[in-house]
Amino acid sequence: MSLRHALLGLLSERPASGYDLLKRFDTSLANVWPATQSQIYTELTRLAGAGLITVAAEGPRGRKEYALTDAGMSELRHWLTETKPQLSTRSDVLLRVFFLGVLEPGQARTYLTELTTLSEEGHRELRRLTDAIDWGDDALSLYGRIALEYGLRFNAMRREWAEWAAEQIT
Amino acid sequence: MSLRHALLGLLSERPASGYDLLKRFDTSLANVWPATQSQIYTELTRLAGAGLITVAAEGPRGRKEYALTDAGMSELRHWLTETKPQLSTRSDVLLRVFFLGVLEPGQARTYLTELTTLSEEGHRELRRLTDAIDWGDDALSLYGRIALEYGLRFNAMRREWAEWAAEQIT
DNA sequence: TTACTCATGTAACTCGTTACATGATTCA
DNA sequence: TGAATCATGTAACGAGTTACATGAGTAA
Repeated sequence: MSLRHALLGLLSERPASGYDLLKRFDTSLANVWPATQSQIYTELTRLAGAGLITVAAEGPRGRKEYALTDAGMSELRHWLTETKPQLSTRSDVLLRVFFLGVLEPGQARTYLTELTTLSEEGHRELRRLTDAIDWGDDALSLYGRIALEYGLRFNAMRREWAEWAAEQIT
Repeated sequence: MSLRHALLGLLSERPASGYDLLKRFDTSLANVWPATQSQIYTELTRLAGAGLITVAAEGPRGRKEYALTDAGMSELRHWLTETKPQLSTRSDVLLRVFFLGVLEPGQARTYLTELTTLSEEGHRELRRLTDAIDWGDDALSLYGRIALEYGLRFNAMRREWAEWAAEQIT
C-alpha cells in the first residue's frame, strides 16, 4: 500500500500532476520506492475517488494538477505515526549468497568481489549527488540528507561485508 | 523471477516436497525471500512443467518429492554466474523518512528512536540464532554464516544511522 | 475417536511491469 | 513543419497475498 502513501507524501509538499510526480519518482524516489507511469496514473485516479486528493487545477494538454485534501493529510499522518514500517525486504543479493555452494569457490569469490565494486560505485554515485545538491535548512533538505546518509552508510557496510565474505572462502 | 531460483537452490541441496520447502521458506529464507504456500505449490508445478525439476518419489498423503534435473542445475548456475543481482530494493523505512517533515519534530524523532530499538532487537535475535545453530564446516554452514553476518552488520548500521539521524532533528 | 500434523490445490484479489495508444503544445 | 516534450489512459500479464477447500496418516 505504500505507493499510495508515497503519492500523498509528494503531494503534501506541493500540488502536482501525474507527469510531475512521475519525474519525482524517477529521480529522488527511484532507489527507495520505484513506480511506473501506469501505476501512478491508476493510483491517482483511485486516490481522487477515495477523496484523499482532488483536482485543484486543469492545464493545457489535459493536465490535471492534484492537491492533498484534509482527509489525505490525515491519512498521511496516520500512516507515519500509527503504522509500523516493514523492516524486512526481499534481497536478491542475499538470496544468491545462500546458494553459492553450488559454484566453484573461485566463482563464489567473483560474485562477492563484484558486489564490492558495485557497492563502491553506489557509494561514489551518492557522494556525487550529495555534493551536487545545494542543501537549504528546510525540512525537505534535512530529511533528504538523512536519507542520503543512509544510502552512504548502507553501501559502505555492504562493501566491507562483501570484502570480508570473499576472504572467508578458501 | 527469483522465487523460481530460490526453489531451485533449495532443491540443489536435497530433494524435498512442497511442504518441506514451505518450512524452509518460513525459517531460513523468511527474512531474505518470503514466499507463501500458495506461491510455492504453483511455482513447483510450473518448474516441473518446464523440466527444471521432476517428481523423484511419491509418498503417503499425496506427497510429491521433487528433485533438480540437469536442466534445473544449469539454470541455477546460469542465474548465479551470468545474471546481475538486483541491488536496490523498495524500503518502507526510508520512504517514511522522506515525509517526516509533515510531522512535529518530536514525532519524527520518535519514529527514529523506535527504529533504533527495532534494529537492536533484530540484532539480538540474529545473535541468538547464530549461537543456537551448531555450524559445521560444509558449504551450507559457510554461506549461512556469511548471510547471518550481513544481517548483523545491517542491523548495526541501521541502529547507528537512526541514532545519528535523531540527533540531527532539533 | 479426536486432535494434530502432513500435504496439496485453487480462486479472488492487489500490486507491479511492459507495452500500446493517443494527442496537444512548444520550439527550432 | 517536424521533432521533442508534455500529458494521460488502458490492456495484458506476472508476482505476491489471503482465504477457502479437502483429505490422509499419526499419536494420544
